[in-house]
Amino acid sequence: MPGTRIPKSGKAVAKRDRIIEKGFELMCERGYYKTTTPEIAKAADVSTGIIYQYFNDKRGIFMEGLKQFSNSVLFPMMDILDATAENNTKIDLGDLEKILDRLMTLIVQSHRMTQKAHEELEMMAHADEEIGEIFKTSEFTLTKKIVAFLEKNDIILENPIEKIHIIYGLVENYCHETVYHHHAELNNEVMRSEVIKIIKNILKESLVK
Amino acid sequence: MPGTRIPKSGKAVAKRDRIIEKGFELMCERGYYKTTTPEIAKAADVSTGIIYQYFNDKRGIFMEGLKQFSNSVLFPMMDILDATAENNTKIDLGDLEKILDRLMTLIVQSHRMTQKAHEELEMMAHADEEIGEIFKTSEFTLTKKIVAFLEKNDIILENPIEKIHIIYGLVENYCHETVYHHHAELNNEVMRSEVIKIIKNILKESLVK
Amino acid sequence: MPGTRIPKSGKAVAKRDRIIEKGFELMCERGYYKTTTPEIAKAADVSTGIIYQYFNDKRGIFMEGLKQFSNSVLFPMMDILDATAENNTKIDLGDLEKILDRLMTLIVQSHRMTQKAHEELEMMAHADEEIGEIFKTSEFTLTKKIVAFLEKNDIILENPIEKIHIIYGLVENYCHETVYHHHAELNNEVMRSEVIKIIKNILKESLVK
Amino acid sequence: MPGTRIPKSGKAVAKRDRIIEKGFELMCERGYYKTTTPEIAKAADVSTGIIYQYFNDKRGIFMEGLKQFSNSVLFPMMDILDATAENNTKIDLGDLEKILDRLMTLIVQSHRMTQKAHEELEMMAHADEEIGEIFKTSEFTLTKKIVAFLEKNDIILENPIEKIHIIYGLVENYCHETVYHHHAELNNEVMRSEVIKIIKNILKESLVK
DNA sequence: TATGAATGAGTCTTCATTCAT
DNA sequence: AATGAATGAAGACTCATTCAT
Repeated sequence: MPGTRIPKSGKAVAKRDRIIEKGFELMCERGYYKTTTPEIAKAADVSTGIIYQYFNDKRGIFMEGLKQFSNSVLFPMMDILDATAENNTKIDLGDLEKILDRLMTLIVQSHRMTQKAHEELEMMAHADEEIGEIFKTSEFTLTKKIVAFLEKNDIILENPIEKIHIIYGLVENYCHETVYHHHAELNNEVMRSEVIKIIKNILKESLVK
Repeated sequence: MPGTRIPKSGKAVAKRDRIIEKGFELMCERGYYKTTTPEIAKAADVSTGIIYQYFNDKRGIFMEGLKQFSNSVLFPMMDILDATAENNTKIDLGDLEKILDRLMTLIVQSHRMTQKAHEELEMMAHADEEIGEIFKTSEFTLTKKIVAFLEKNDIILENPIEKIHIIYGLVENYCHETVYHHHAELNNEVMRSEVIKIIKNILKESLVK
Repeated sequence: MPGTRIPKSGKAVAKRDRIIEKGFELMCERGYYKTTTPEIAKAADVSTGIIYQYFNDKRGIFMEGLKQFSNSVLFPMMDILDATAENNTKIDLGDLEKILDRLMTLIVQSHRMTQKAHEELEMMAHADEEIGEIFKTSEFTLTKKIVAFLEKNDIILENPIEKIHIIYGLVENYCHETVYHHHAELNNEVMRSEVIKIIKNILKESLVK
Repeated sequence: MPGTRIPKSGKAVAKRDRIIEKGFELMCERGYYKTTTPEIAKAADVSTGIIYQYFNDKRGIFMEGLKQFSNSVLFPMMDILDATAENNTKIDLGDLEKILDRLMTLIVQSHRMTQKAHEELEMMAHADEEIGEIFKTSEFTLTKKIVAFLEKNDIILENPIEKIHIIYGLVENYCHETVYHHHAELNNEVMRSEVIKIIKNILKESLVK
């Protein structure tokens, strides 16, 4: 990126991070188009000009926020899978339920943490091809990891890619509901246990005996 | 709404409809913020000025488009349920699968028809509270209808609201994938049969004998 | 040019012309970079926005001004040559002097009329390739016209292109001096007669007997 | 000038000179307004801040560059005149041609050396009064020197100031053409000999016998 | 002295909305 | 009712200049 500068000195890094954090936060909260550059500058307690030393344009702030966010969601999930995989003993369905539970808690947490980010991200993923690409890649990476993890534990799925994608969607929907409370009539605890039950059923029937 | 006018005379109605149709189309295709009012006027073959006699503002066009779209999706689905309910004979699981299949075909059709509409709609649903409300209401109406339908056929679900919501999400995700082909590695036929299988499982285990 | 509109209705034409006139004037007077878009709008008594319906950008205003200016200089000169050429009688050196005199008066007039335009134009011609191109083309067209004119009158020059170019420069320099009075110590009348004398000498020695 | 400092210590002088050299170079190449202060700093391998210890503002760099450039052109020309004047023997027309030739070679060289400088200088001379003044003064000084030189050699011109000015313009135009090759259709050798011929004619006819 | 990160006023440009015709 | 030219507030971005270190 011409003209931009990724600083090394602590202060500058902190400033750049503050711009990303506050900028991404604002954009997610009130929407990309309703967030102005001066607003971001103000929120990050910097001048308008400095933003353009760290980023090519407004979109650059969003992209960087997205990447960091993406990692903050993806990496912990992978960590759980990795940590479990290190034990050489195979997991059984009971273990699976625990892992599922931890994963869902984690994802919900990440949704909750980043507030409205997820919805704005989906919005941008639609309007902006490059952003959409990040999501797809991100999901694909995780999916493959999960499939590998299951296989390592003798949970061989028929149509694994499709099933994981469906499970992915189930969890994602559950998270949205949990975090944004869109539908007052839904009971979250019930939702969660139902989702886990469904996932278990999906996995169970394909289990190699 | 002050200043707006919902015309009765045929010509004016046609003009208003054209604005909604073309405007909504454009907004869904290239995004709300990337669609300008003059562009909409041009696409609808009217003058810029006239738009503001039919709508309060740009947002108004989108809202109206959304409502019409919402109905175009909701009503046919309800029709299927209603049509089936008119037969006094109870349905069995086999019937259910057929109904499910018809519903999914319908929803996929509606997604396909409206191209990029769905993604843009979700985007707006996030940025705009009123729009989000429409979706929630819409889903709730349908959910209650489905629950009633199932009960009438002695399919008594435990946690029906939550389950329908989950099913709703499953179908929605399937549609997105089908229409936008986001993930090349997914096989659509497999997706569809897996989703139907999962839904059947969800319903089956709660079936009153 | 996408997005711009060349109006036909009298008022709009007048407005567009006013933008060109006042904009070009300001740019020539105080320099391209020191003239802001709002200033141009104010001077032309229009809003900022309307400028961008008639022109792609600030540069567009200048370009259009340049073209009009260029023509206002070029065409009258060609007219003189054409008018003279219509007489079937060949001109002699005495006639030539008269024509020269009229041409110079004309060029000086055009310089005087457009005030500081010429200097700003040269400045832009340096900074902007496209503008430079206009000047070169313009000069070349005229040069060829002049050569043809002279030949038709049996004034066959050795190295005609170079000589006309030199003459061109002589006249141009004289104009600058006349209009801007850069050097107080120079007597304009003297300058004029000297320049004409030199030009006559250049032409005379090549005259076919 | 308040705040500026003209250093004596070698290092600082070198730094200041580098700023002038590189800054002036850049400004002439790509234009005054398209050259930024940080760019100049980078080219001169100094920090942005230090520039404002040596110069009041961006314009100051240009002014200083201009002065140095002006001298680098003016002085060598004067040297030629002086060197010739030292010989007590009068020059004749043949000598004059040689001197003319050397002068033109020199001027062309200086133009070539400084690349696009001349055009940018003319541009600035228009936009900036003070700069224009430098040129006028510079030309006047040289003109008087030339007149004196000619008189000393019994070449008494009628209207000497005007004639020299005209000659000045002839040479200047020739240089531009030579250095920038604006018009492909012009032959440089022809141009040069024609210009010299014209100048000789101008001088010859006024020659005191 | 020297640095280069930081400032923020100022620029061009867009576009929802209005209004004279 | 209809037009589309006109408005002008607001936004993204630049860059000469300053100042903490």
